[in-house]
Amino acid sequence: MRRSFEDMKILLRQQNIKLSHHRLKVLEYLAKHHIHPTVEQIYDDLHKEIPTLSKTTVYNSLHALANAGLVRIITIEDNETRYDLEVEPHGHFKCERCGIIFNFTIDIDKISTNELNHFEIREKSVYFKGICPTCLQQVKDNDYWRIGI
Amino acid sequence: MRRSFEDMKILLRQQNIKLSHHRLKVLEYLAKHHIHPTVEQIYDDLHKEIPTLSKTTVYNSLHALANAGLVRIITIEDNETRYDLEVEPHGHFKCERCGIIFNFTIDIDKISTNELNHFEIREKSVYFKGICPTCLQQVKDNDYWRIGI
DNA sequence: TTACTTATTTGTAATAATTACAATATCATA
DNA sequence: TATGATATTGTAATTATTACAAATAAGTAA
Repeated sequence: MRRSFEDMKILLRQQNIKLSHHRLKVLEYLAKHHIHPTVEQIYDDLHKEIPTLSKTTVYNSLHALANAGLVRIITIEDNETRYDLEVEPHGHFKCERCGIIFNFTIDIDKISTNELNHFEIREKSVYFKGICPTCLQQVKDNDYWRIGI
Repeated sequence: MRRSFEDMKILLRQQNIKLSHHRLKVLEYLAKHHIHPTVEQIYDDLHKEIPTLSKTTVYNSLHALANAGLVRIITIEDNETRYDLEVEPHGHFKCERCGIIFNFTIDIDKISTNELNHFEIREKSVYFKGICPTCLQQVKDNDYWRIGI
């Protein structure tokens, strides 16, 4: 259920979240760039367009959007929190070499377990790490096998 | 395959990782306390016993042990990295109210997907968030339903 | 045991991400 | 357009983590 930008606006109104200019810009950025950006990336890019934008506002906006259920916070590793539009459940694969995060579809309900019967589950995340095909190929070409990174 | 402390020592020797006193203490701590501690917790507790221990050493030890494959770094949320002994694959459930992290067993191979056929997968993590039974009960008792936290 | 080599540990200082907060600006609605 | 509520800014504080050089300890071989 990929939402249109207009649908998202309606959702925000329903939840009584004000559609401020900057907030919409952050949302729009995520809708346009499916790159799981960091706050830094979002700030740097939007700052060019909106010189008065502050990093604090980016944080505030992302948190507001996350609370509204429109944005998902991805923390695969510490020191780099990333943000993604909330769409249908999917897993994230992070390449340890180039750092790119790939989506992959999973049937997340298969993972449920009866050990958690009495728990209220609100969010399920699946994170894989490894090496992506492009990097695997480069490593092969360079003929070195220390894939320490 | 829960490893005994002795097994772990052998593993370390095999990988040419020196069994220094502090390093072993950190490992022992994790083996004794299955609470997914933060660096802070490990440091605070061990510091009582070993007054000369520095926090840097805790970081160093944990990273060395993680590279050796004995310790798993858990980053469910930013701002709190936690550490766990590497045992058979399992998922982590974090209660959003009390912060406790619970283990649960999963058949992690069920999650694999043909979309990642050309990826080299090195690590699979499954993180759930929600409310644990104890907290659910307390919320009920207190008769308030704003489970914002 | 002793000396030697190498790796670990320490402590301090730097870095970087995130948050707190008060002042200011903007929005939504009547 | 006036009003009250909320968003945004900017600075400063906080916190987790890392860098690095000096001191220390471990492992090894004579």
